Amino acid sequence: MMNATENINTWITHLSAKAKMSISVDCVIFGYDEEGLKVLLIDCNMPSYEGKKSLLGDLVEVNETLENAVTRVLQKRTTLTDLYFEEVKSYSDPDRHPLGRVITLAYYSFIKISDYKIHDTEDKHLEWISINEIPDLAFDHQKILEDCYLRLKKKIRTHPIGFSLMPKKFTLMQLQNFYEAVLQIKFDRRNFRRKLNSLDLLIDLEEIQDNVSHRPAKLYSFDFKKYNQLLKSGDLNFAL
Amino acid sequence: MMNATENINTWITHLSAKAKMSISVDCVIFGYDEEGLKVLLIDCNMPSYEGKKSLLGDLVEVNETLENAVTRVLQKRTTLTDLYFEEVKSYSDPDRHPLGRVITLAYYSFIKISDYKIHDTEDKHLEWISINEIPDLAFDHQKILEDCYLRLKKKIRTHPIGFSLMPKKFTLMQLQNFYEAVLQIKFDRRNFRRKLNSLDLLIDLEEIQDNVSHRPAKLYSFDFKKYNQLLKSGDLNFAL
DNA sequence: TCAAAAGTGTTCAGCGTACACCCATGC
DNA sequence: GCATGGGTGTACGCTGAACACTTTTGA
Repeated sequence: MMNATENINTWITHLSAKAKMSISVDCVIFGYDEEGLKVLLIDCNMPSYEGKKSLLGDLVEVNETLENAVTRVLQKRTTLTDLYFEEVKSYSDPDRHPLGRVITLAYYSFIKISDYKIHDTEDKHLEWISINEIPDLAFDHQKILEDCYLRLKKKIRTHPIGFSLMPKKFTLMQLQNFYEAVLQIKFDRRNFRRKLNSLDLLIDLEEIQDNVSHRPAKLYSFDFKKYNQLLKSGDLNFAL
Repeated sequence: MMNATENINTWITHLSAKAKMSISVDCVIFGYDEEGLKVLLIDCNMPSYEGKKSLLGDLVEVNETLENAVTRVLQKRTTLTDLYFEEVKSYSDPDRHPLGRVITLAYYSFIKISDYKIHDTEDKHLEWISINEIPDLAFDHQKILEDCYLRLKKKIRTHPIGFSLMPKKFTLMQLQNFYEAVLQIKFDRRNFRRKLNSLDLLIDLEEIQDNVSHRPAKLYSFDFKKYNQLLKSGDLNFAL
């Protein structure tokens, strides 16, 4: 125990080896395709959790930031770079990991499943699982997933993080299906369309769907350029 | 480097001593009194930061959670227990601390300054500094403080975390002054009062101020009981 | 001609915002 | 009686929510 004035930010002169521990990052990798919202999970073979699935994670190396570690995990598991991700919170129960003291920081990411390629044969125990069919997970990963999903749902209503998961050209119905799948709520079609039009961030491509056995829908793309301008200038209120 | 399937959540059987590091918590302790919003800072005497002030923080012990560590720091510095606090985010630049690799998690708390007692004479280098007069801080604490202040401002508009900092009996003007000091914006008096009344969470104590050289104001208290009931039942929309 | 999805307008209620005058008290 | 802060009401514009019918295409 330290005396009243010693602490990490004032008087101490060295870091005790005894108080050192392992840090990990755990990533809830959300993915979307026409079937809906899914999460990338891996089989866990650690004693006492055998047969369960877990999130993707790894230990943080001594010379990298947490963000570096997340980038590394995401790249290794999806082969994709420059992915969006966000920190959610820490999990630090001393008994949370059977191998010893491991504090973890939870992050979530969100990708288009069709962009994802199975990386190598050893990754065959990796699987996309529908958000509605998540099994019991190893460690405290159930809680981590819940917390990250809540954050995603909050974030996606105020930030256009979903548009990079759309096809380059999409219909308003595809967009609505996406939001309904992620948020697990239904929108009124007319109100949804009016809302999106009023944002004035969709580009009408003046093209229509082809080879559909019903009235073809107009195609749109998202105006990332305009969005970034509005973001910088500060007068943006994106909300769904 | 691990092979493609090894990671903290699957195959490894032991934690490498090499990858262990120190974790700290840093607390932005916000305080409020009639003078406004302040932050509790301490003198930093660490070489290269001498003369600067820093946040309150400490290393996390091997057998405690981050929340335990925060509770410990808050209790030591304020002598108060059961304080509200919230995790904000991690700071993990490998070079952020001169003594070595220290990852820190930032938390903020919020207390009534009049409840705070100087704990012992060694703490004389502790000081409440107005939010508008924060000097250059040691380490990355400037950034941490900014991030925590943004979070506080967001939180306080949707959660009644401010009411425990009010006197037991308060006037609507005192309440408005509090929100204006924390958020650094002005509210229209009539609209503020209407808003608070419409929440229906204030108890009209049917008492008035005494010994004031103007029309005495009515006194109110916050109905924590009703708030918690509404919170549980789910149909609560507290927003300012 | 039928099935299937696309597209379109209006009404209503609630909420945030802007704004100006009289009231009660101590000195 | 005056200085000081306490207390009150109205009007307007925006936004979210509810709701049903016609259009276009391929089969």
